[in-house]
Amino acid sequence: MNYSIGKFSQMMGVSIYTLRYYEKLGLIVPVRRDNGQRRYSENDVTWLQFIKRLKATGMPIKEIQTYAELRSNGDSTMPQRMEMLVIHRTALKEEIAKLQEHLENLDNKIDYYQCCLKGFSTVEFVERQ
Amino acid sequence: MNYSIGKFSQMMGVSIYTLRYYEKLGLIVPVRRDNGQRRYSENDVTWLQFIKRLKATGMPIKEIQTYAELRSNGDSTMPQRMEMLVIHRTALKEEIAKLQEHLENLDNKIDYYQCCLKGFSTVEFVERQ
DNA sequence: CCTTGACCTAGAGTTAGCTCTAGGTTGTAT
DNA sequence: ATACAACCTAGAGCTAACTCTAGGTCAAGG
Repeated sequence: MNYSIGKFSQMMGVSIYTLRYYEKLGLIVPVRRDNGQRRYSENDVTWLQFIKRLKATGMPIKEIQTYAELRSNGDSTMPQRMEMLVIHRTALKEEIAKLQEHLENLDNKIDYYQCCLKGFSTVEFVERQ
Repeated sequence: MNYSIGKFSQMMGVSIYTLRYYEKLGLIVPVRRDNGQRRYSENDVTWLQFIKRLKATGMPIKEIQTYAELRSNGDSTMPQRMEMLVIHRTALKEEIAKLQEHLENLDNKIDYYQCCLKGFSTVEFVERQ
């Protein structure tokens, strides 16, 4: 099975513009074309899902570009790719830890001020709930 | 105690450019000036720390701007500000959950491929460790 | 045959969030 | 008094990551 850019865009939740932009950057290049029109495969589905994951976890496009280049050079680049992923995982763990800390702090602030609010303007506050 | 923009920038780890930019946006406006030069207070220290926290947790500047405007209108805006923080907290929790899921997926991928690597190119992989 | 809709390319435009430059003023140490 | 660092403003410039426009091709339906 293969998909036109319109179908693929819809399935993946990525705009046609973005797909062509990613192709220009070498992130995702469909292997086939019919009369000049892109044909995306199942393989492209899983690959774009992975790209989206990398993006969602804050990897900059330049780095994804590097990864994609390694990938297109075949299985012999697996070690380097794994190295990149391991490094990225570490960064991600740190980011999560940092966010968790910020969340606690935010919780405390909210608790603190909701106490105060109860003191001097309960009505106002209750109205907004 | 109060600080010149240079001192404040250094203490807070925020560039002078950024401080002036934030001021233009109304995020942090030092109350005093001496001969036209900004003087930041202890109050500004805690406020900027909080701004940094909001930023680090992904709040866009426009929203921080709204918050700052409410803040500058005094205590009567506390309920609205708390509402903003509560909403932001929810978004942050979701973001953390999403990242955690991505992390698990990444872990699995790494595990999976490191198994393969052990099979067909241990040497290559060991070399890069 | 002709229109319509999905596709194509190259390149311009947009948004967020800074970052820097130019040209000028002020405070401090010799 | 004079150098020199730190400050000031207005506005231009930059990077990332898209997003859109203009002008064109091509296949299918009426």
